[in-house]
Amino acid sequence: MARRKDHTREELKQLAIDCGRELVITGGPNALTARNVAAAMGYTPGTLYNIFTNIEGLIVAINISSLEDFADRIHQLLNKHDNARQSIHEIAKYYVQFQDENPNLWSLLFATPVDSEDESYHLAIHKVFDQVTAAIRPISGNEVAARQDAKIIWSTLHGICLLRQNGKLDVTEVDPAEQLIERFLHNFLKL
Amino acid sequence: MARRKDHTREELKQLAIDCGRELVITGGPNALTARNVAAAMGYTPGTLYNIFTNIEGLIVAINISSLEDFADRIHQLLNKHDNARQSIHEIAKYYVQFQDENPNLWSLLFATPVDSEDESYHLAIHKVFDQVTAAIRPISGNEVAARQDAKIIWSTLHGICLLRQNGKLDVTEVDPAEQLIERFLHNFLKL
DNA sequence: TTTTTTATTGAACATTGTTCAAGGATATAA
DNA sequence: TTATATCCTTGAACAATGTTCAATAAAAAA
Repeated sequence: MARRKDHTREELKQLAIDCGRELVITGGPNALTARNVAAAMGYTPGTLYNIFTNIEGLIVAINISSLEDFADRIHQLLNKHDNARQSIHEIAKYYVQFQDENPNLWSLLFATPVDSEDESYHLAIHKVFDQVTAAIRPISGNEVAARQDAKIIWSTLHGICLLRQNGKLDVTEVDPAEQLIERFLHNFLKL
Repeated sequence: MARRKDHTREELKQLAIDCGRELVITGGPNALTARNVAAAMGYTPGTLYNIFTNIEGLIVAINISSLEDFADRIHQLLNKHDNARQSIHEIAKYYVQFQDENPNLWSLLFATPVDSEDESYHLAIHKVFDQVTAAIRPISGNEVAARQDAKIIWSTLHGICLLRQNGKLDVTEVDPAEQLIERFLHNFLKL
């Protein structure tokens, strides 16, 4: 069989992303193999390499899709009110919630090293990150400080969730992630 | 050839760790393959599986060795003075320095997901972590708060260094890791 | 010396990512 | 319609990975 043209190039890409995401959700990042994805799509491994340069390309595509969901969700949260402090807390709460609901997608996104120079990847990251920067702007005072504070908050959220995921340092019942983050924000954003 | 007994079981393990570490330093975590390590040791892949359950066992062993170096170094730092605030800053500075000097060892230690139930791994982690807890104890007030603050600081250090390593969010010339960490500590530890 | 033990080997297997010539379905031209 | 060109898709094949294990030879024990 060849030249089926069941799907356009764009449909094919979306299909790969959807199937790949599902595989990750179900079986973790390790389930994301070329053959698994191809089988789930109803195609063969070779086809994947017509769409992506390599498997990392698919990982990046799935991550971009996660980041866009993430950015949209945060955008909605921030429209509900304009209190800077509360905005930051909302973002943090949703970050933890995201890891809670989709631990495997979170792993692929934040705990799987990818060295991609893909411009659209940077863009998707900033779609989230810039909102954190904007949210904290009133507290930080100026643009430079806001950018730095956003990086710090972003890093801390990430680090705490990573500790929890690895089951390291008992970030579980003893000290729940939510509580650590609340403590961090409370102290860090102190007047 | 068989039963050479050039090395005791302990010597063999140490040899594997030393060779493995060297491979990681030179070629990054991806260079740590069973065949590479075996060749560097002057043995064959099969021998590795006499020492470790699997490759992750070797990764854990190398990481434990890194953590012990780390803990020793911090222990020396903290003996020089007993000012709590300064101690925390010193630890943070050394954390960044460690990543600076051995980015690949740092990657294996903090950016390579391992799900090991190894008790000695937990022990090695706590050898470092408990010193952070002890250092911040006078500032935090009580034991519970100190533990939480230590987790937060640890997470933030980790997160910032990860951002730098991934080249994400320009944690480089614009906002050096050192400066972000100083800003974090200054605000977080504010009276 | 003979027997037992066991550390080491190295071939073999399954599973990865990745490539690419072949071939067949579609689009285009005659 | 028929013939030709295009090119998407295939699936076999390759290299490299982790991992296993019967065979073997060296050391230890009898």
